[in-house]
Amino acid sequence: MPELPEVEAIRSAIDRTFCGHQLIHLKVHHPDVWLGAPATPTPDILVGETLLHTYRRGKYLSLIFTSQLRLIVHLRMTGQMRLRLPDDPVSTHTHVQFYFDNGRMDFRDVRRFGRLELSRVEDTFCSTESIEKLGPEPTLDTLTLAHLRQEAKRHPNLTLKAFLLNQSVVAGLGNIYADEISFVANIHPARRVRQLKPSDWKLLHHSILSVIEEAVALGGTSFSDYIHLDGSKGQYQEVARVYTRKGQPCLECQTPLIKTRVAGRGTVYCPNCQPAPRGFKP
DNA sequence: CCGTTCCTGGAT
DNA sequence: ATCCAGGAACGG
Repeated sequence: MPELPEVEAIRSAIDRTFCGHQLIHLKVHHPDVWLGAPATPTPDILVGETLLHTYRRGKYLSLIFTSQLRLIVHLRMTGQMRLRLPDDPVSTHTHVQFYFDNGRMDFRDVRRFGRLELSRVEDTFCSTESIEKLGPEPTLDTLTLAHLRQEAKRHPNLTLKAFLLNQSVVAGLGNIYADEISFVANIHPARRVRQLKPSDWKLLHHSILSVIEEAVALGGTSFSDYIHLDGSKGQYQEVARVYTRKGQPCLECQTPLIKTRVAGRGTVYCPNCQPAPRGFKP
């Protein structure tokens, strides 16, 4: 599941590989992955343009081309961008192929939840509207403790898990990092936001920043589908505290970790380090 | 607020 | 054969 650290790794690799290079050909195998059609420009108008900049906001990736063209990518669950040699065979579930003057990049997505959107940078479309609703990036400069507490007042009845997954509260967190952050903050994911104390918020704020910083530094998490542009793996899974560690000993207290459902998501936690709220049944 | 929907592959 | 994985839009 590409979350902020994984999308940042992809953005960085695309930036290093293709910025300053011209798109010479485009193959669309599955047009349904394009959002906003038919009003948006047809993908073919990208041909001949040069990639100028890359940006990431939350889990959205923006590629800015010449002629004021902007390609927005959301990988959702199983979306991948893969670097290929020009003559490499087309792997299964490849939906769009970008042929640059120095190599080929394929967008593939087994479950086809991922979406691409082409627009002029001055225009507003589906993805740009979604991006405008995003909360701050989880970095020291942009995410303040005061913002978290203000958002908590707006959503007092949410569980911590739902709060962290809400992209308008903080941008870019998904199921893996929501669990990791909750564990580092020693807070049960099913605790209601309104019940958290000032000390909890301080720890939560710090945990969000430190877990995301660590995950970005490690190139994200490669548990199942996510891999880098060049096919290599991220490394966060090697230090993950709870995610995919159901039944294994807690790294702090050796208590076996428990898997349950919170906010409709698979959720792993330590029953000792993260005491469950009253009435919670695993 | 929660549940459903979109999809496919892997687990059971 | 059926269920489950979960990001985000959508409906009740």
